[in-house]
Amino acid sequence: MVKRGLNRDRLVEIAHEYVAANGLDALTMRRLASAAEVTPGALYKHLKDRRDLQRAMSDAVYATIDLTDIDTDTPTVAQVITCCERMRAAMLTFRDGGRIVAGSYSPFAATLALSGTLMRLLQGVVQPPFHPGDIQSALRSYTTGFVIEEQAYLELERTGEWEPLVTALTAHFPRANRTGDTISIMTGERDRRFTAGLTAILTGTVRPDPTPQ
Amino acid sequence: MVKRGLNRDRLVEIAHEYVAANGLDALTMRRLASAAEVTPGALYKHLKDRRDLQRAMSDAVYATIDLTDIDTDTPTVAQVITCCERMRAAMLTFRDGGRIVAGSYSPFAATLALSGTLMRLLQGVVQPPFHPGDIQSALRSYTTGFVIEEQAYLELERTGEWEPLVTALTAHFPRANRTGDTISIMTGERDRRFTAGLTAILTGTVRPDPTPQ
DNA sequence: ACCTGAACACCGTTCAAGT
DNA sequence: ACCTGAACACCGTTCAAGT
Repeated sequence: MVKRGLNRDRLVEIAHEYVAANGLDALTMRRLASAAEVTPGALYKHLKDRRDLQRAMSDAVYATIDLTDIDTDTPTVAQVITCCERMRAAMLTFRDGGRIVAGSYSPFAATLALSGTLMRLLQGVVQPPFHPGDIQSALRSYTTGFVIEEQAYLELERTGEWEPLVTALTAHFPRANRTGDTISIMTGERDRRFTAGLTAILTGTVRPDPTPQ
Repeated sequence: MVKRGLNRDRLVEIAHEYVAANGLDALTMRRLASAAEVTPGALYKHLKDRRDLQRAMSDAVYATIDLTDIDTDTPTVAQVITCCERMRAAMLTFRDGGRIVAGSYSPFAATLALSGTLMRLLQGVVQPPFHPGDIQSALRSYTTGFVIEEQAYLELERTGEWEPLVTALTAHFPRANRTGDTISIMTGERDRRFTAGLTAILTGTVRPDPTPQ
């Protein structure tokens, strides 16, 4: 009788390791079981079903976001941007992190902490006629959408499907030149473009931070 | 020997009908085959595999977007908003439309038409220091992310999981009151909130349309 | 309380054979 | 060219039985 030490959190950890190595589509309950060196049936003592697994994986992604250094008592636009960048970073550290979060049908469970601090910051900087709730929603939707797109690109790049796809598309749509803005969206400078989007949302909707002289 | 009339497009149509009735997670190749009144093996004459099916379904979503009345020669902010609202509407008309698009790993195939007109419009209205490509990317990411979140809510509502989830969350997080901005994000006024997000992105980044006197 | 073994009703995909 | 029938190697989930 071995001390197994197997539990829900450890299972979620193993699941993320498996996805990191093989991608989300390759993850099955049976393969998770064998990765955990356990029989398939044993999983169901810790997880309700496959959906429950993905929800738990989604929560684990958000749990890596550290917000302890965010000071909600002195709200700044810079801190708002930091929150969103950490949200993106959290999803990016997990392969298929965007799809895991988006497909979990659990848009709130662990996101509440992030949503809360974001709201408190925005309440201090958003200016009329805009509402903090709308801006918070927009920032979260944008971030999720952005990461899903960039991870889609990363997956295609990984499997070598990206190049053929682009050449096929440029053949069919001559106007979409590879270096132009339409296709090159993903190829480079993803960090810069992400922050540019954040700035676009915040410009005109928030009171700018006082520039330290 | 019956004239079957079965082809790729018809198969994609049947797939969307099946998803509309049963949800994306219930769609399998075998069930698609039986809905098409055909043997499972027959599918593979029209579809490469399951991934190919989802990519084709994603293309079908974008194909419903009508942009013929958009005049790219006289670009306006109003037309930019119309494009994004049509993109959202297209995804919303298909159950799980957001997940289908997001999970297809095909962010470009049929989106190129939309991306192109959006780019041409933005080139006429975006003002420095912002770049049309960045704003286009931001608008698309935001729209995709927004629809995924609202359809996640719609699915939970459909299955009756929404109410228990909210009551469980409010018990754990007393600060997230149901009528407050954190949780009520989805419950109502989704149209208004979507447009508010678009406006947030565009305010400060584009030259406003001349107001007709 | 946690795990195994075995079973059940499914999957996706391939391929010779038919028409 | 398109479809069937049958097969292969898998799935998710349940549950009596063991420890």
